Amino acid sequence: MAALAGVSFKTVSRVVNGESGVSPAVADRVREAADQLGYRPNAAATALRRSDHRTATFGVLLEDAGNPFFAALLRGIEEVARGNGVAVFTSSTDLDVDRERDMTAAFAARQVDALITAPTESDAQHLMRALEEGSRVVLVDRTIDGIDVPAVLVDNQAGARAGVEHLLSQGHRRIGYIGRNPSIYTSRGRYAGYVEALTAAGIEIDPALVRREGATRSSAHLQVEELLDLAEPPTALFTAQDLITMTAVSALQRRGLADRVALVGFDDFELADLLQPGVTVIAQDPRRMGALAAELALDPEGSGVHLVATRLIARGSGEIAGPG
Amino acid sequence: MAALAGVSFKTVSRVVNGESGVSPAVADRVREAADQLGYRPNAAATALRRSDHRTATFGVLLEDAGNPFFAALLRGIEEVARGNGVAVFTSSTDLDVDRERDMTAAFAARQVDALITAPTESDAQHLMRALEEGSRVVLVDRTIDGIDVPAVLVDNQAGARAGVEHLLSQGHRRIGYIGRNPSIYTSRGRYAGYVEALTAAGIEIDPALVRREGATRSSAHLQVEELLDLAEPPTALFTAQDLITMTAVSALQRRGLADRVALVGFDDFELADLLQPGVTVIAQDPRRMGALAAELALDPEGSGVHLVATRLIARGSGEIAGPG
DNA sequence: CGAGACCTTGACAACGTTGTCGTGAAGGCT
DNA sequence: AGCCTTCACGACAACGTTGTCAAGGTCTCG
Repeated sequence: MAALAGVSFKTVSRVVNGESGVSPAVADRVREAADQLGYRPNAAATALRRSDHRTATFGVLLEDAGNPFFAALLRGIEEVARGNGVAVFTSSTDLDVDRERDMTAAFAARQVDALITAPTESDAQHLMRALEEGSRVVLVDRTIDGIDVPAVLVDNQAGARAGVEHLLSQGHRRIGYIGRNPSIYTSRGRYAGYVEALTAAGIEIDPALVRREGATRSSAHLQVEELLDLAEPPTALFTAQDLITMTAVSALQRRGLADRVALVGFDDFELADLLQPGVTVIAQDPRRMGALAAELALDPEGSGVHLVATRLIARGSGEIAGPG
Repeated sequence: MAALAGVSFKTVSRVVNGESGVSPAVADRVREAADQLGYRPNAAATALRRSDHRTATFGVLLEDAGNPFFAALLRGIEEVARGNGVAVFTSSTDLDVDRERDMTAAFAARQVDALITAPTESDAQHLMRALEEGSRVVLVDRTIDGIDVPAVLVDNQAGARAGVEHLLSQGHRRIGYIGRNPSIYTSRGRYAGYVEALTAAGIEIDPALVRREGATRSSAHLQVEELLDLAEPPTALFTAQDLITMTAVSALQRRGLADRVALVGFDDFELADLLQPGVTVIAQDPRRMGALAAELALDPEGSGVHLVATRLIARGSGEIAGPG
C-alpha cells in the first residue's frame, strides 16, 4: 500500500486521518493507491495506538431487543451512531444480572467509547469499572443511585398518574394495577404514579387490586385472571408495560370483557389502534430516547438527567365509563 | 498486574488464555492478582496479535431491527453469540444499498469474525471483500448469486403457495397480492408462490390484482385501498410481509370489510390472534433462523443453504369463505 | 550419578497503527 | 548570499498482547 504510492506508511496514516502536512500531490497518490488496493485501516491497531483510545464503538445493553420499546430505542441509537461513524454492539439482558455484568465486561474489554445501558439492578459497581476503564456511561430508561452519569429517562410517575387520572375521570373507582417487579426502576415510578393519582382522588389503595409480581408474560396473564376473578373485580385496569397490556387485552377478550372493563396501558405498541376497542396508552418516544442517549454518549460534555415527555393516546379502551 | 503476581506478563497471558505449561501454584497467584486488580485483556491488542485474527465479534446487518421479524432474528443470533463469548455489532440498512456497503466496510474494518447479513441487493462485491479480508459471511433471510457462503433461508415460494392454496380452498378465485418491490429476494419467492398456486388451480393471473411496488407502510396502504376500490375487487388478499398485513388489516377495518374480505399474510406478528377476526398467517421462526445463522457463523466448516420451515396458522381471517 | 527428556518460565519480536521527533528542502528576510 | 523559519516527509518507539524460542530446573531411567 505504502509501497504502491511510493511513500512511508506514516504518510498513509496522515492521509487517511486527514492530518495536515501532506502535499496535495502525494495525498492524491496515496488515495489512489488506497482505492486500488481497497485499503482499510485496521481498527484494532488504531484503537491500540491512539492516545485518546477512541474506538468509534458503542455498547448497548437493553432488557430485550425483541421488545418493540427497546427495539425502537435501539434504532434511535443506531441512527445517531451511524451518522457519526460509530459501530454499535448490542446485547439483551432479559433482566439477568449476571448476563448484564458479563456483557458490560465484554464491551469494556473491547474498549467501547460509551456504554448505553438500561441497568437491571441497583448495583453500579460494574458500571463504575467501565467508567474507570475509560468508557463513558449513559443510562437510558432506567437509572441507579451512586453513579453520576448522564441519563435519558421518562417521568414514569407523571405518566402513570395521568393514565390513572384518565380512568378516574371516566368514573372508575376500583382500578386494578398490574405491573412488574418493584426491583425494576420504571416499575417503581409507575406504581408511585398510580398511588399518587388515587390518593389525590381520596381513594385508598386496595392491595387486592395491586399486582406487582413477576416479569414474564405468563405471570402477567395469571395476575389479570386473578383480578377479574375477585368477588368485587376492578372496573378498570392500569397495566404498567406493553407486554402486560397485550396480555390484559388477551385476557379481557377471552372473557368477553374487552368493552366492559376499561384499560389504560403504559407504552404504546403496534396495532393498539386496530384492536376492539382501541387501546388507550401512555406513549413514550423510545426512538427519541435512543437518539438522545447516543448524543449524550458522543458528547464528552454531556451530562444530567434528560426527561422525555409521555403523552396519553385515547383510543377507546380507556374511555369506557365507570359505574359512577 | 504481572508485577503483583511476581511473574512476567507472558505468564499472565498464558493463564488468561488457559494455555498449558503453567504450574498450578503460579496460575492461582496470577488469577488472584487479576481478580484483585480487575484485569481484563485488551481486546484490540489481542485481535491485533493473534495469528488466527479471531476477535470474538460478529457483525449483523439487517433491514430493520425495529421490525419484529428482524428483532427476533437478532435475538436468536445474540443468544448463540453470547453463549460463545462473541459480541455482536448490529446495524439496520432500511434497504439502503449505500448504508449496507458502509456498514459492511465498518464491520470488516473492525475485523469481525463473521458477518451475518440479510443482503439488500444482488451485488455481492462488498461481501466478497469482507470474505477476502478474513471474515466469514453468512446470509440470512435473503441470498444473492455469485457468492458461495452458508445461508439460512425460508422456502418463501412454498410458504406463499400454501397460503394462497388455503384461500383457494375456501372458495376464493379473485385473490389480490400485495407485496414489496421485486428487487427484494423474499418478495420474488413469495410472488412466485402466489403465481404457482393460482396457476395450479387453473386461474390466470390478473395484473390488476397484483401490487408489488414500494416497500413502505404508506405505499402499502395505498395499494390496499386501490385494490378494494376496483370495480371488481378481490374477495381475498394475500399480503407478503408483516407490515403490509398490518396495513391491510387497518384498511379493511376502516372500511368495515375485515370479516368479508379474507386475508392471509406472510410472517406472524404479535397480537395477530387478538384482532377481529384473528389474522391467518404463514409463520416463520425468525429466532431459530438467527440461531442457526450464528451457529453457521461460528463453525468454520459450516456451509450450504439451510431451509427453515414455515407453517400456516389459521386464526379466522383466512377462513372467510369465498363466493364459490 | 549422569544424560536426556520434559516442564515451567521469561526474553524478545511482531501485529498495524499513531505520536514524536529529526532531517532536508524550500521559502522569506535582511 | 546567508540565516532563520516553515513545510513535507520519514524513522522510530510505543500501544498490549501472542508466538517463538531459549534457558534453567526437575524428573526419569539406566
